[in-house]
Amino acid sequence: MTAKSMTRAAFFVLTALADQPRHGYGILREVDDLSDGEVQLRVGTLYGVLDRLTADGLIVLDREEIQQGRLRRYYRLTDDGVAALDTEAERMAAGAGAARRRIAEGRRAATRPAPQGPAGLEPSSAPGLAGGYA
Amino acid sequence: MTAKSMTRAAFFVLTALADQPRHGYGILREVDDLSDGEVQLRVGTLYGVLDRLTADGLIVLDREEIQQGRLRRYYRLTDDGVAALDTEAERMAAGAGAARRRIAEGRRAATRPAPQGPAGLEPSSAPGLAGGYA
DNA sequence: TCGATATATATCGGCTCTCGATATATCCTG
DNA sequence: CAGGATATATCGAGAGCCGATATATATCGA
Repeated sequence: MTAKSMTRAAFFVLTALADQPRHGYGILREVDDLSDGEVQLRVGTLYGVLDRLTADGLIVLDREEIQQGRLRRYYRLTDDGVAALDTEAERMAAGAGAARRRIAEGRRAATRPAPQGPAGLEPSSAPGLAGGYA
Repeated sequence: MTAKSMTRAAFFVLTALADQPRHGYGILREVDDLSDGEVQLRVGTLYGVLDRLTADGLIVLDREEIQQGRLRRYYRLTDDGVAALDTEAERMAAGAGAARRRIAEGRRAATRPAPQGPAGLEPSSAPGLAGGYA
């Protein structure tokens, strides 16, 4: 939809890896933590994302450890990964800001007594109740 | 992935409608405008999104006009739509902030001389070059 | 006048992504 | 010993987005 902005899952995986290398299951827990439980990255989503990010060169396999009999496969961000995450964060902040500004604009329009003068883009044949939400 | 956060396309449609009612093609242009050309909402995406948002009660058909022989179908946000957009904007701002903070943390870790003391979560058997991006 | 471009609607097939279920295996706790 | 946490991974189903396509009118330049 956008030029080439990443998926939500990819964004949160990169965010989880931004401070230090982590393994799959650790990413799952970290995403949950850093979002105060709001974002639940699913296991079924994780490995596909990890593969895609690796293929795109945004993350790399850092190392493999065996802790208490269980394999841990650690990933870390590449420079491209950091840059991509930074860009995406900027886009999101910009989008959030735009949305909030426009909501405020909408409220002002709904409050405004009666758009009499050069009312901008409104078609002069505007029917119904001017402005205001349903 | 998240509890029930909307899609990117839905977010931008709601944002485009936040200040005033618009018709389909107008939404397309407005999304392009408000994102400085960064977000290209496609025609093939639009009508599905419009239907879904209507079904979810986040937008409603405001009115229909015939301007210069062409039908224009205007949509506007409902109160639920405004609330949903506001919530989503908050989530996005939070996500963007978290990403940026963590990138900064990662850079500090990469710069830090040598993590000697109680190094937090790092496994004590940490091999390889501590921290740092590839 | 003819063709291209802009405006304006809408659908469809294909592809990608996410989810839930499932599978396997170890360790810890009750 | 059972259940839950840790840890990996795959698969099918469903949802969503894109590109192509279709239809129709208005405008503008060649």
